[in-house]
Amino acid sequence: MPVTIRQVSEAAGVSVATVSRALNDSDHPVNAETKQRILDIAEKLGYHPNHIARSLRADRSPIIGIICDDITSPFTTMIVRGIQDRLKADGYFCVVINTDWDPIDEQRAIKDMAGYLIEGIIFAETFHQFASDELNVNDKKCVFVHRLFPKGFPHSVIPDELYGGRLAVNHLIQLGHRRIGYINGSEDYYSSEERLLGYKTILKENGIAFDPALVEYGHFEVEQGYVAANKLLELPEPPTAIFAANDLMALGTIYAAQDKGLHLSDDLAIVGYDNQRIATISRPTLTTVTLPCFEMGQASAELLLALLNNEATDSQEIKIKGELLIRESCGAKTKDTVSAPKKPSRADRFNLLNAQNDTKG
Amino acid sequence: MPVTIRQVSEAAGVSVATVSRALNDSDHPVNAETKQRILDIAEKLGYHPNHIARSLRADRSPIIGIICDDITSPFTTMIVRGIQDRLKADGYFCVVINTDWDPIDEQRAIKDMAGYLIEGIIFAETFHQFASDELNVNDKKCVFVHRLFPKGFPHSVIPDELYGGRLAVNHLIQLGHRRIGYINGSEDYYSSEERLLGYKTILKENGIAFDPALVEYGHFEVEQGYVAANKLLELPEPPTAIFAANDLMALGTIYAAQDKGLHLSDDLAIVGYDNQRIATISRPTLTTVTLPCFEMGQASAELLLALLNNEATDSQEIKIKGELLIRESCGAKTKDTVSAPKKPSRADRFNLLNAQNDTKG
DNA sequence: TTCAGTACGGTAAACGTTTACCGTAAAATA
DNA sequence: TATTTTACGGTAAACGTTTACCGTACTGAA
Repeated sequence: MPVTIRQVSEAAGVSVATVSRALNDSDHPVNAETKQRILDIAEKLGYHPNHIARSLRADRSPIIGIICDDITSPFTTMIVRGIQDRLKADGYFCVVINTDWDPIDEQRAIKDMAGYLIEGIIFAETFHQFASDELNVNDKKCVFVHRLFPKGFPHSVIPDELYGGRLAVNHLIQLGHRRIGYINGSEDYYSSEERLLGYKTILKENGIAFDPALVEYGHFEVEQGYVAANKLLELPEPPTAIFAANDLMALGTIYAAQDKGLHLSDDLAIVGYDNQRIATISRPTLTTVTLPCFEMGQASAELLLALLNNEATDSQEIKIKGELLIRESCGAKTKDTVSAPKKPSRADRFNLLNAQNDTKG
Repeated sequence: MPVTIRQVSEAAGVSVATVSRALNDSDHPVNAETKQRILDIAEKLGYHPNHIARSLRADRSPIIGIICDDITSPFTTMIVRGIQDRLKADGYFCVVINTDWDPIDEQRAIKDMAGYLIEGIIFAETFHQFASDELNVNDKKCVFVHRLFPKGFPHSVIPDELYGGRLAVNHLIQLGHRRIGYINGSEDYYSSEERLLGYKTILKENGIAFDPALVEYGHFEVEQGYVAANKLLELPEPPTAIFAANDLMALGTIYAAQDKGLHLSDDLAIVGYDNQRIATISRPTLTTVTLPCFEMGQASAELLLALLNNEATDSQEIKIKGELLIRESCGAKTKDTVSAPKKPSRADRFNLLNAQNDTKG
């Protein structure tokens, strides 16, 4: 049987109200000695608060709901970690629900959360894209990570895709490349549009004409990167560098280059996107632009907390910038090599956050 | 303002008790017509139950707590998905807490969960290993996935490591190999002990003498696999096949073989473990033993539900068997190739569960 | 006709908190 | 001294449910 406030009050010889005040640093004054005595007794008895009762009385619970489409995605989990990291200090709890892309599950999750008096929900999505359908969130306060609503739905946190595209291509230009291929993501993705725009603008700023023949599309898979890279490399005037919209297609590009007998990165420089695990273990290791999921998670939590405190009411669209991590595939100088043993680290084994030994550009 | 049971009762002209009975299919009889009318009104008014109030009254909440050390690990998330998959049917909610390996956070999570009247907790851990310290779970019902307690702590669900080791090595033996190297995980891991035992027993059963020189150790990183593979390949009598305790070290083995100019898989056959994403995109793709995390998650949820219903009281240690997925690296016939485009699938992009086009052995 | 059983509905308590309201005594102010 | 303020504590209501208990009316059996 868990210890209740009543048992503490009996042990201390005071009323439950006094105990409650003592435990919650209430504005209502409590004698200092009495308060200390109550705290000691509560400690000794092993009291901890019943959040359920507390929430019922307060008509709100200190829980933040997180709804994600695919919890097995490394992007999503990193967002979740960022959220929890930010929320930890404020004593919030997180409920994570995985919908597996099912809109019915999503609606059910929203309804269930309402039943738990959850006031705020963060939607953590795997891909950055437009939302086609209206979402019924029952006036709940929401922040969307990676989802953009056509009608300007209030609050979203997204990566700065345009900046990322510029970052990648600018690096290749700085390395002397003038003919740079781009393997974009699928055309119906917001990220694809934006990164392509970044690609175009940075070319223009450097006086390089845009050549549509240098742009191919793929659906983020290794195989499609392989096919696209082959097309680019078989052009009459092939590129000397290829920027791929994610690390998997960049890996496909590596394979295509290998099959053509090209030397990486003398004959072909490659830059990927996302900084997934593969980027640190491929041969060559991949220079890549990070998808700042952890920071996006933090920002979304920050924003939601502001919403809950009624501090931010205007519609917000926060863009988080990634950074360029320089590794072997672009030919720039780097400290990273794949054959040297690293110091083993238990916790870092799958940690995408602190990619060590990377040169930042 | 959310609709309460009282408003439904007023709209229907009955007492709240009757509404409650109608909504919950109570044993206490309710007139069929009345019941239907109540349900219709509840539907029309948009009523959904306040789980907080319900839990307070029932002194238990339909929430399962999941505590994991590292939510960014693909293993952990797959376990979580398995849990949620099993629990969905029973109307349970999941709270997922990430501790980042911090015992203090873990204790706090347990305490918080008690405050939410959570009756059962599943611990989903990334690695399979012994737990050194006692855990204070306050008599809560717990199931441990991937954690084994020295004193025979009640309930755990773990992969059948011995079986997995046998599976991998047996496959290599069937392919005609007699001299098989093994790059084991770190010595202090339960999984390492068990898989080594599997390696030894299957060798013995096939009349192959165990040679300690053929066993190296690494801490699950690519680089350590590379170093270990080099040692094995530089033996006076090098192995013709290598079994690595995870896919990352198997990748290191691939790199080592490449650096020595060996042809894969004619000169050297390789089998990995875990069936991580890398196993499907490496060159060659990796034959590997799956870590059945999804199934482990399901099993742990099943077990916990039984505990909550007081159906299973005896200490249980459930072992889940993985399976062998045959790809290119072992030289066996396979349908899988890395250059052929697959049909794009949005949801499957990061789905480790249904590795398609694999031959099962 | 009487009595037991059943179907159905209502009343009110209870779950563990927080907090508005009230009371008392001491301290501060006039 | 008289009055106001402050410090501190207690009482009880309220949050939305569920359910034990009670009451009434009807049905069926004796």
